[in-house]
Amino acid sequence: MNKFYITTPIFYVNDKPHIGHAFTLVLADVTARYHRSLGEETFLLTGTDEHGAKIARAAERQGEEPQQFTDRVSATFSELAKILNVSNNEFIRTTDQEIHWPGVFKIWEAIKASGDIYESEYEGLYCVGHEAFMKKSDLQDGVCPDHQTKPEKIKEKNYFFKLSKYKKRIKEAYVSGAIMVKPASRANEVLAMLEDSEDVSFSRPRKDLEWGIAVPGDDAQTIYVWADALTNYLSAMGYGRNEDWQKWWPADTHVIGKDILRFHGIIWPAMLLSAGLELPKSLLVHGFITVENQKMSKTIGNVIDPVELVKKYGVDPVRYYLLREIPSTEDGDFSYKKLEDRYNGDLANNLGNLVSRVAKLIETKLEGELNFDGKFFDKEVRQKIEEAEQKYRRAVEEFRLHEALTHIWDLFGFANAHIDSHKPWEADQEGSHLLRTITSIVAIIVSGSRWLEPFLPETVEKISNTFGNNLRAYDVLRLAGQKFIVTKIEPLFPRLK
RNA sequence: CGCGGGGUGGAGAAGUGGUCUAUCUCGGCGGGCUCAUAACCCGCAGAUCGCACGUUCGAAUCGUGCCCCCGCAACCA
Repeated sequence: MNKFYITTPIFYVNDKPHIGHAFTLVLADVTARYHRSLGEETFLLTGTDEHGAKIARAAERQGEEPQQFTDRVSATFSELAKILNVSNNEFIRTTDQEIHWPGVFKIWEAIKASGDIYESEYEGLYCVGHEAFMKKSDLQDGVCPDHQTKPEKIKEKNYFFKLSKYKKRIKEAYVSGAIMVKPASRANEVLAMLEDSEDVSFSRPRKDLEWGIAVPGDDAQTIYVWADALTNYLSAMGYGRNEDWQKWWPADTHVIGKDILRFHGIIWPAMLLSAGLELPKSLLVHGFITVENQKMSKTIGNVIDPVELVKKYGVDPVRYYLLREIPSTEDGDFSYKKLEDRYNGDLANNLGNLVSRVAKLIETKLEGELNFDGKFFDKEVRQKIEEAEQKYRRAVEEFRLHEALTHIWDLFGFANAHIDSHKPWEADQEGSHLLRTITSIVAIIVSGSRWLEPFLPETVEKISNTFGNNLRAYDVLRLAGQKFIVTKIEPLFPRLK
């Protein structure tokens, strides 16, 4: 059996999750569920990134210890995954000393053994008010705009990672397709970034970065984010603790946002090469969500809480919106109006109503029982289904999930039109005509359900219940002899006023 | 010359060399149906595909220039 290992980024716990985190989770979840539906042994990993000076400061503001703070915020992320019906197999936390830290130590040692860690001086402009280094571009007339003070030039010892040594091999990995990037335009971006990437700082003095993992053999230094956070993809699978990771590594897919492409596209592969590990097979890069076409920001006060959304509309409507309205690899926009339009238009009117009308027809015209007989299965309909399935699969495999949904909905639209033109409710027509129409429509619903399961698992469950069968399991070509005991239920998606 | 994305009927999007006399959804108008969640189906109106020049037998689609919007550049997916 093929294995399929897919990850989300680990989320930074400086604040509770917003709709962007929900988007990432759902994209990865659909991909994972799709691969499970193909019969692959699939592992979906998500988790939280919990170290750093920023976390320590956030905890302090709340009057909490860092660990207490990260425990609390991390829980809101694992809760979010649960609420969104995300099928993650594990939830990794970088503060987990038993699960995660051994992997961090191991990769550090491996990189060091390759001779790729060296000491150097880091020189920067340090703002006392920020307790952090500032970039020149952040300053106005050489002065920190927030504190109106001139930052000091400070030199400090850091360990550096010899990233530059691997640039050539990384480039080859992209050119040869050993690492596939979707969409392709992002691969070009990585190559461009690669050109001017340099060695990166791999540690910080303890005094600047207390909340983190100490460098092995040098307590005065803390491991910087790269070796700490990126390593989660290995540590979660056992790296540093046991040999289980060899079964799963290399990762088949890292789902990431466009902001962290540089880390996953360059730094991470360099680390892996240095440690003598295989490179991930693909990166799926998604865009960002704006709210009413504005950047989401606390200052504007337009941050959308996905938990509230699910409470108000239900899981699947929220999943549907994120997957259908936001192009998987582009930026997209959120608004309540659009969400409600999608809900009423696509979910209630198109799909929900289709299921209702068919269920009722079977109840009243066929006494609630449909014996699926292949000879009543309309050829034209069969062809439509096959075409739709091809388009659907291609779209999912190209990580164009929004497009995959349009193909499913095209088929539902076709089904609604087919019912209208064949008028199965007319009492005076022959039984075979009625059977032919209904059989064909049920075939569409069965196929659509099967394809929809990775996207809207709860809805498919409900449709299955209506049809008295586990529709997910059926290939439409193997329906002959199946019996459907149909009971009309409450509307799948009650219309919103 | 920092990097990237984008500008397509009233709104939102798809389409990235010929199949585009440009597609879909919402909205508007008209009609049909009654199995269904006032749902469903059909039809109509509405777009010089940001602007200019160019390449080509042929451009929304490629090139150049310009205008405008948005993001990244700061450990926010």
